[in-house]
Amino acid sequence: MMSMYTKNINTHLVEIKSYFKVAISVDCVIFGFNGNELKVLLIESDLKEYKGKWSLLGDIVRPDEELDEAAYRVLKARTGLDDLYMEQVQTFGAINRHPAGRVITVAYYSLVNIEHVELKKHNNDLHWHAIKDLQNMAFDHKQILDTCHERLKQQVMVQPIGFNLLPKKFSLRELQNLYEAILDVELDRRNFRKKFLSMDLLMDLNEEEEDVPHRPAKLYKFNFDKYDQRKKRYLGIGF
Amino acid sequence: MMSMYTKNINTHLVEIKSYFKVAISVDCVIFGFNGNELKVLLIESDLKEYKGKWSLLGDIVRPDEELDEAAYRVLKARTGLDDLYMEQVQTFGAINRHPAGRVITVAYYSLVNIEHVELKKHNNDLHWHAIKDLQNMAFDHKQILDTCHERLKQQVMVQPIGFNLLPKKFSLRELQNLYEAILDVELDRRNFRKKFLSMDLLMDLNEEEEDVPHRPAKLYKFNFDKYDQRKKRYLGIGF
DNA sequence: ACAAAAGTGTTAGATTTACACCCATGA
DNA sequence: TCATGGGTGTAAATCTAACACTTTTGT
Repeated sequence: MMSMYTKNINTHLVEIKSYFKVAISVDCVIFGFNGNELKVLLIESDLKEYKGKWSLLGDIVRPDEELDEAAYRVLKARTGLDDLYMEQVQTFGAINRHPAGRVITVAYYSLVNIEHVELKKHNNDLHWHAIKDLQNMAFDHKQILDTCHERLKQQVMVQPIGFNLLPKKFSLRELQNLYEAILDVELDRRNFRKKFLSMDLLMDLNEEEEDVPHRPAKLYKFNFDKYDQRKKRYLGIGF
Repeated sequence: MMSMYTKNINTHLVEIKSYFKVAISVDCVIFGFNGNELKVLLIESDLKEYKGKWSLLGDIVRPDEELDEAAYRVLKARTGLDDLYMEQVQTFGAINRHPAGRVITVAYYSLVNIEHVELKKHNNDLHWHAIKDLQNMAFDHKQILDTCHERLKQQVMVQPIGFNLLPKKFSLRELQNLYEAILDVELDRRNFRKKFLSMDLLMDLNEEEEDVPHRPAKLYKFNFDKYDQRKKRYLGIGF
């Protein structure tokens, strides 16, 4: 008699008998930044169980579709945008997390330039929500959102991904506002500027803000090429 | 007419029509440490497609089972151990990753004290493998292993989880060997000791190694209580 | 001239790195 | 007495953190 322990998906099993009614979905936490606050793109659920509550954007993964593909499909359908920064974060599979049955969902977050997202007519139930003061979302979506936000906090300290949330040209103040919004801390302006300028990865565009009621700030863009060419990746904080 | 974009799993769908033949599994990267090398517990696959190749330990998730539960079940079945450090890492769902059909797998890593694992008779196809010089595993398991190892590297810098791989009582040399094995770097002995001793989280047990052919080292244990009570969790490297 | 945000340097403290010798034990 | 690894301190360099005034622009 064969032990149950050796009969599993990676060894003796040839025909999968254990299929059961389960669906796989992806859910996207789409972050945006309006210059001040970190936002997330949400839709109002109209499942009767969650009527009127806010829900992440997600969909079932199709039989012939990779997980990442499904996430990109959702993102593209909702924002019209391609070529976005996206990262798989975690999978949520609590037995009763979806009222329609067992739905296991793979959570992604993505970072978009909020100005590039046109909320189309058929998407008029989509809204950008400040991540602060969000409670009471549909399903386990608050938990998913929190987990993704936590991951974003970690990543932004260690990789130059925040720039995906900014316009191509940005001021140091905008950059600092972004970090403060993501990390939910206040940072010292002089130290922040010193830090970023000393990385030598911001290109001074010799342009300035316009139409501001005060001294205009210089505009920069991030030098991704230079970053990619650097061989050493140091441990610890800082890129 | 309703747009396709609004008809999805989180909103209008009430009955899930998109069920298709898919199975969910968990795969566990079980790390152990023998005092010198980082090891992983593997089994020889005997699926005909992967005959003789090394495979992670995994199984199908049952219909009434949480993901974490499934991972703990696999771990317990294979190691006899409960109450282990375990962390979900990533989900792998490439369309053809499993020859028996669409199997989406949630990868976990766990850290066990290698001395506590008794490889039982019915488990005599289980082996501890050095993570170096491992190639050519079954399925996408090399990729899963690498991803989990990468995550372990990150976590061990920032949280006191490495101690799960050591005996309760350990010397500073063992601790350093562990870090060197996980991170695959050489560390300066004096600086390493200074760093850990200055954290003030190692309890000096006033005991020494025995039966060593040289000056015996002092033994310590990690003070988890003290760690838990500390309120501040600093950013950056170091707990 | 005023309001509002941009821009700029220095200092003290903490952390990191590099580095060499004596000590305790068993064989 | 020898071989082996255990144990220890200091100095230089780097990084972090705290902190205030002048500049530029629009109104």
